[in-house]
Amino acid sequence: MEEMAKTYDPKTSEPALVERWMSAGAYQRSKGMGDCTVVIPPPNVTGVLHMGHAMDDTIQDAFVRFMRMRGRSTRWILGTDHAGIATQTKVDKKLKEQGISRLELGRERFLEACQDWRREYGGIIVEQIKRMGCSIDFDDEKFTMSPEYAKAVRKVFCDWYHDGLIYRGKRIVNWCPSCTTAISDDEAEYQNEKGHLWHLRYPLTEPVDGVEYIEVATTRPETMLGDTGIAVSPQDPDKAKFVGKTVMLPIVDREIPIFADWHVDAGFGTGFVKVTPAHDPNDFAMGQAHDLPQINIFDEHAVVVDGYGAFSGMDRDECRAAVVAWFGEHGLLGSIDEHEHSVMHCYRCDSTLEPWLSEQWFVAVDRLKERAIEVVESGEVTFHPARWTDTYLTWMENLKDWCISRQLWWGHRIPVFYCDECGWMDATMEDAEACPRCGAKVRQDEDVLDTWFSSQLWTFATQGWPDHPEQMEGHHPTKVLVTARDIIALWVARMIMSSLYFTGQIPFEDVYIYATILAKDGSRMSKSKGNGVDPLELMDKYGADAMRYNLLTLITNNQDVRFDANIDKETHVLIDSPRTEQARSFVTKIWNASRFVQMNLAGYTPGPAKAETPEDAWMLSRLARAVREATRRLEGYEFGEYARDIQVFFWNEICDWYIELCKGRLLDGSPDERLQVQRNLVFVLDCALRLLHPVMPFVTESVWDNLPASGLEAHGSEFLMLAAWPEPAAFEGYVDESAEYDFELAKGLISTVRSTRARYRLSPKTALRVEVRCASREIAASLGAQNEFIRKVGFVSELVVATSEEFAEPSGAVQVHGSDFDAFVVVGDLVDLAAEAARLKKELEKARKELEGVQRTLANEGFIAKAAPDVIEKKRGRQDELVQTVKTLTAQMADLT
RNA sequence: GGGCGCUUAGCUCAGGGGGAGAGCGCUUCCCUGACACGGAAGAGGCCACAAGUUCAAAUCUUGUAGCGCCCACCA
Repeated sequence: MEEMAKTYDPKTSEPALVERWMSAGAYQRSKGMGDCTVVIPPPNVTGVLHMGHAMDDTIQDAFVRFMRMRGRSTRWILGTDHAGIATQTKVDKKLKEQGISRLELGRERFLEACQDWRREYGGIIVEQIKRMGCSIDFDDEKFTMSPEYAKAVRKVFCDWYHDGLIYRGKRIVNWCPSCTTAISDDEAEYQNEKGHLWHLRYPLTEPVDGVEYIEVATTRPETMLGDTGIAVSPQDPDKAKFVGKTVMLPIVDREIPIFADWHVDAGFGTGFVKVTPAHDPNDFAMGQAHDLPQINIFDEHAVVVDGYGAFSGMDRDECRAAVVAWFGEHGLLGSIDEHEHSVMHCYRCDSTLEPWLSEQWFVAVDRLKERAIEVVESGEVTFHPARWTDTYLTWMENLKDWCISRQLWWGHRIPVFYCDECGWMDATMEDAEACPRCGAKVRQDEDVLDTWFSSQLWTFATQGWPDHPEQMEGHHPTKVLVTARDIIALWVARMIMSSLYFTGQIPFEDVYIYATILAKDGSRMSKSKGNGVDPLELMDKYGADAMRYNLLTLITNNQDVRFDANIDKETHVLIDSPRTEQARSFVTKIWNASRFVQMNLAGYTPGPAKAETPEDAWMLSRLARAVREATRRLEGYEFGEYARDIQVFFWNEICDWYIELCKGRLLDGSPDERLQVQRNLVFVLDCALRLLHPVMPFVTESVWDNLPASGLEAHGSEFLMLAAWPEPAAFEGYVDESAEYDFELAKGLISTVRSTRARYRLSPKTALRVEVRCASREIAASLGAQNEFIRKVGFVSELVVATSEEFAEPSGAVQVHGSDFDAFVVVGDLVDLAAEAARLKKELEKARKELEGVQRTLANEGFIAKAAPDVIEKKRGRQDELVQTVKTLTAQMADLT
């Protein structure tokens, strides 16, 4: 076998491996026992990979690779989302740069431009996902605007429409006068702004107790043109006398009523609220409750419509100034107060949104949400971590009807046709040309559907629904949805509702919510702040494996995590990321440890691993535990614990101890010894690589490629990614508690010797004689049996082990007290007595302090009476140890002085 | 306004009712035939604050402060 390269270069080997895996078809669906279908949350076609995707896709890939290796029937479905507003904005912008306006171009040609745009840029994120090593089926990419998908969307609309779940109604929507589209509540962004509270006086039609006018307080004086009522709090005694009276609305001279409504807070402003049903959501609600007219004063660009004299034709800002001026001129303007309030902005163009009354399509959610709540309450759909269950349920209980129409061109056009002649209208699967009732030409609704309307079908519309339900057989419900918490409401909940309605099944069994990745300073990563970390830069610098590993270790129970990376403030280029660097070191460590094993395989033939020595038994036992833990962690979606634990196992146990301990037999052992060590090493390494593969697919695959078969069965596959996962049950036989205990004793002794040597600044190679007084015959026997490698690894020239009865203290020795044994390290006259005295003093103080605490506890009657027996026993044991420690240290100090 | 999360070593964070942990950084020693992206040894913390429950609290309860997020929304 060829020798492994001295260094591992992820930048070249990672992309090459992707090619190999893909051309071998390893990413396609695998066949096995039990299904594991996962759908990727479709990234926007306009998108580029950000840290959120990187986290999301790493988690999914780790899980999918794990399931594939376990022999499940695995399928990970790829696709992108057409992302209505985002894409349209980008194409708009591009056209604008060419001096073309969307309106000039016309709907059809604009849609072509969108498709062109998608063909040109839409594949970027897919390539980036590929770069990460995601084992998703790239040969079968879905798209939320493909013809098949469009059919599914249309069927959902038509079915819900005919079932009375979709209706058209006048509602207040958040209207963006610049994009001329409705923005859903979820897409609108609130910003706190400093504004004013204007006090306007409205004359009463008839004076009330001599009062001539009432005063309202408003942040939006311009909307007074559309006022159709005045509201007061029902709990405001001072205002009761006004209820039922009317005022004469200035400028427009309209008589409008005063009424009481619970929306009003008596303590705010003047206690009188002007009600403008067409331009405020609360006012709309009040207007409905009190049967007020809805008067729309703005057109789609937020310009005052005809009929308001000089005010007509003004935009909302001009109108505000003019209205305030008018009230001032007519002596109807009260005070003007500073007032900070939150204002909704368009998440695309940042314009102030206008609450605007318009015809919109809605999904009635009452009937849909019942089952969607039930399946989560019953645990059919389970959230991980569990606390997101409450978030979901709270949101569902407060769910309001969903406005699904958007005044865009890029999207699924609403399949409703109208006949203007006879008033016929219907939602149809096929485009209608002529009215079925009167034969006149019909027109289609101009609006398109909210992007979430199509993405809610993602789990089943990607799998052949509605035409090929047989394709879903065995693959739906999907196994797990991995997503961010901010779209639990927008997406997760809607998927559950639509899937239950159309397939009768839940869309997925588990929902895994990962933490939001924040910048180093704890703020949100954002384009405008330029503090975002680019996953591609990370992969370029450290490799995909390192990034993936780092991401998984970041996972904790927290709801957000900080990503420790430094970014150049000017150029926004990544400077470094210490934790990713550390992860890269781990990748290198895996490579080097494997390289060592591979270099020492002369004469190797495959065969079973066997515990010939204490360290072998320890290693195999630790391996069995690692297999058990890794499996349990991944099954339970505990990715962070999985990743952190596996490093300790590989680095601290396999590398720092086992490989070191094998060197003796490997380099100087007999042929039989050497062969067995080789077999053990290859076996341990093979298993470790399998356990590591889900998080670090590249380096593990590359190493595995260079290793011969171990004694493990099913090694015969071409790729590690298709090899069998080590099943815990098959490893239980290796668990050996006493081997682990013995080995910990030896490790403790070796560390003691090393530490002693370091303390006296002796070279690590200085061989020292060590005598050990053991606390029991068993300990003595155990250490005696491990004599050889303790001497070798600990650079111990001679090791004497005895029980306390047999033991005689050597002279010229430094005594180190431990709970299982006292070690006497013979250092002769090399010792700096003053330094040793100082050290002993420090240790003595520490021991005395702890002893006091332990004695206090044991003297406590309550403790003896109520504490668990084993805890008391442990505490007593600790007391005995400390008493002994203090005694020993005191004696040692006496010896020194 | 409602809800949630966080506050542990200089930094980034695990842990979680009975002896304070990791990595990075720092100190000392070592380029030992896998690895200096390495090895060995070490310094460093009244576990945010206050009260409570308990024999025992960094850990549970409540409250306070600060930080962050989600939801609702002030005319």
